[in-house]
Amino acid sequence: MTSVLVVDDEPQIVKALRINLSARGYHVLTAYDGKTALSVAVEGKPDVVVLDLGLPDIDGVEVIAGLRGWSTVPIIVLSARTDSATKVEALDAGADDYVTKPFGMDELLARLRAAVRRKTKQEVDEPIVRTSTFTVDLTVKKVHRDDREVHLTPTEWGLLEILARNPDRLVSQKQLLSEVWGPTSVGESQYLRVYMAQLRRKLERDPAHPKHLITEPGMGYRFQL
Amino acid sequence: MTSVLVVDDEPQIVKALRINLSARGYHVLTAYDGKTALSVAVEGKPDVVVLDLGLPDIDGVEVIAGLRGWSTVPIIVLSARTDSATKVEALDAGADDYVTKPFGMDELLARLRAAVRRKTKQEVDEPIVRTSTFTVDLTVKKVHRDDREVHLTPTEWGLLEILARNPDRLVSQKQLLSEVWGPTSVGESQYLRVYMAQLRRKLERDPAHPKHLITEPGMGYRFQL
DNA sequence: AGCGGGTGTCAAGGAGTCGTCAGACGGCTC
DNA sequence: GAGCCGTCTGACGACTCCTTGACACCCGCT
Repeated sequence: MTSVLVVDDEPQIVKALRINLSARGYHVLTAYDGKTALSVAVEGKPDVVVLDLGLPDIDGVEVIAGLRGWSTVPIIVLSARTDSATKVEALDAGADDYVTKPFGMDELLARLRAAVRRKTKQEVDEPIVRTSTFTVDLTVKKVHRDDREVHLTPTEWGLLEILARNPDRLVSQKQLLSEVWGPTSVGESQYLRVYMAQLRRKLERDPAHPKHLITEPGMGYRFQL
Repeated sequence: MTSVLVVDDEPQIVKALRINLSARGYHVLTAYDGKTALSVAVEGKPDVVVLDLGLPDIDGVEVIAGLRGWSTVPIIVLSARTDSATKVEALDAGADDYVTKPFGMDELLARLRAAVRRKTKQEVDEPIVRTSTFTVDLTVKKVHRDDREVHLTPTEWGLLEILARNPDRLVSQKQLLSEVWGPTSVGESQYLRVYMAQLRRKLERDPAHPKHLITEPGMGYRFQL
């Protein structure tokens, strides 16, 4: 049974979601503020979180960061704000999807299913990522190039792991910095340049013209298979 | 069965729409003023609303706001072609499309189908938008044209993403500028012209006669599938 | 025909980002 | 303490991208 944690300070929204989700066979946990949400998440281990950004105590983005500190549970953000700045902030912090209020219940349910589907699919996925020149084994944390093991430092590995877990996907600088160096270091894009260069020197055939560790100027980096 | 709410104070237009829509299998609800429209919408839960802006009691824009307060139902605005400022206002308030009077029944029906299609598609969560010449993958942030990857700059991508997330829908200049360049740049329509031109050069077969990135003079732009 | 608003196009500059190197700093082992 | 390793920092050239201005165009209006 899939369990959903609903976090919102508006009782009528929580109530509406509880009714609709229960009717469809979900187990529903609730919280009305950020602190409660975090502790309920720890205890209840929900399979997916529906989070309103406008909470009475802590900023929603910090709740996302708090969850992402130890969990990869899918997070769907609810918000009345339509401006893209808030949206990007939430997604960069690690949210999976974004729904603006007012929302249709059908739409939310569809996104919920999609989020859970993505998650389970990701977990079943092969934990070994291969390119033409090197392979990344995510379970034993080892990288091979031409059948020879390549030694990576912890930071190098942290960076490569995130990219390898999102093959073909564009990963934003903010997300990389936040997940490897912590949320306080978003902005230190120099780190990224240095460590991407090191990874390329160790893994790419022609580090000056990378084929797999691709820069998308102004946006982020991409692990090209 | 798809139900349509028609809101107009001119009886002959309501009648004409009722006949044409019924004949095509739509269930038709009607209202002759704004207040009635809002209450009928609450009770009838229409799948799409056709709304004349010139109503006897409340301003059409406020009707849109009233609907948007609790519903994401697609709204197609009807309007006499003189008051273009009002039309932009309507789009910014959350309307999905507009049709100028006098209108061809075929055109209205096409817009209606497009609006409904857009809505259901959104719920199914299809993150890849396809046209006859290029595809936009919203999850991995990639664009392909003729099986070749096309590189976009951050601004180009930002613009295309908003349009692609609202296929078939007319998006106002104000909304585009506000979401890509920030709320302070809502007057810099020159940006839009420059970047739309770049997108067309990269994506359209004949950039001088675009088939998918359409300009609606005075209003905004539309991503035509 | 002339005018003006909105639009499409192009090119040039300047701002900002990226890759790279080299060195400083701190923790660890021997 | 010496040597090693990993991380951080500053500086530089090279490059990309954004902005801006100029001008032609289309179309409705006077």
